[in-house]
Amino acid sequence: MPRVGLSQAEIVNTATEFVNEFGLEQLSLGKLAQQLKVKPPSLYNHIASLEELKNQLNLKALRLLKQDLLKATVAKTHEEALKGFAYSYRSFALKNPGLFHATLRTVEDREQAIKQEGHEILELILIILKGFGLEGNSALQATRSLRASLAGFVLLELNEGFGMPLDMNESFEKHLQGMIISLSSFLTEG
Amino acid sequence: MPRVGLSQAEIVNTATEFVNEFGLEQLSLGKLAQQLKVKPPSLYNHIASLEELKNQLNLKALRLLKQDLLKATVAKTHEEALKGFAYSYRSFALKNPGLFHATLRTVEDREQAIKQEGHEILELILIILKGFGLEGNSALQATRSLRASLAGFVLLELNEGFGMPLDMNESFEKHLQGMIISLSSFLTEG
DNA sequence: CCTTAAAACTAATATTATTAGTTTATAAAC
DNA sequence: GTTTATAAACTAATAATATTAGTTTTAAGG
Repeated sequence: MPRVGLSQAEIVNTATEFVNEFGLEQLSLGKLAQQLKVKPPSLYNHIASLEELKNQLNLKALRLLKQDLLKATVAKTHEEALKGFAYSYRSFALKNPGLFHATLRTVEDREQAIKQEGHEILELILIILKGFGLEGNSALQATRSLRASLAGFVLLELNEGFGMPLDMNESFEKHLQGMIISLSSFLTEG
Repeated sequence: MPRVGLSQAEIVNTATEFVNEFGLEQLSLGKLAQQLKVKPPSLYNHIASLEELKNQLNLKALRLLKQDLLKATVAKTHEEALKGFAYSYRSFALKNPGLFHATLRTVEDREQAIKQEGHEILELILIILKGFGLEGNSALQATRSLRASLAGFVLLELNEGFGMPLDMNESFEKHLQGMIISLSSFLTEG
């Protein structure tokens, strides 16, 4: 019966393009409505708020990222899988800076779908770490460490926070080598 | 000759308290003016813009952080100095979440003072790494890796991005162990 | 064809940063 | 002690922000 114009998916898609081009913090409903050739209040027929839209971006980002990570790790030895994971993670962030930024947002307890995706990525890491002999508590600790190292590197790279004239690819490769070696320290429980 | 009321320092101090309590993204000139019992436009007699105020917070944060780091690393062996650096870094971030957040802002080329502070912290790391036998390009690469690992961990901790019921202190200790071990991989040039 | 429900709209409110222009207080000069 | 210059604080205004309420439009189902 109703008018068929916009859809939530279309809004999220346009928002995705926007944040990847101009940055998450530049996103506003006014600019978004302009791109969609619609007045700002019309967006509220499809999304609850700007915050909710950002949560949608978070969710979309995690789903896409998970797909990439799965492709990059399937049918590989543990070390190659870990490398594939890391390269894929960084590559996703560099190609989708706005979406990546959205994945780092603090999320409320009720956002179950987002937590679910995050949990599945965590489990992917745990499977890889099993190949390194890491299980249980040690594996969880190692996961935290890996996540921190990866996210930190990519975040600083995106924010141009390094500021030194060093090749980023080489830096990442060495960082990854260090991450792999560091895993040995998680093997000894205690 | 003029009225002597506010000062830039006072504004920055109040902003510091505010962001540490409510978060950097909650900072607005309206709320700040309210706390200072002043109308928002009055702030422009002392600061150029909200952006500039955030840069001031960035600068203040780096100066305080540098002080902490120096105290935590002076007169120690290289490994103890690195540990001191790491613990001090994390401790600063946990005690001053808003200020720490401000240090991660992307900064323009003209903000020389901020770059200067960042550079001095970098040099502190390089001195520590010399004790590990790291110099030149290897040391710079290792610095990037350390910065990424540290900032990533603290950022995820502040954002409650880990989400697992694991003791954060233990996680950080193991993460740090891993960081130290990973340094060996930066020793071999190539 | 007509009803209905949702989508898009207009109008409005409140908060944001910021600029222009005016008033005021006070420290220095006389 | 009075005057005066000056910077600080003010009021008023603009433009952008998110959001809500209420109205109009439109397209699909009966």
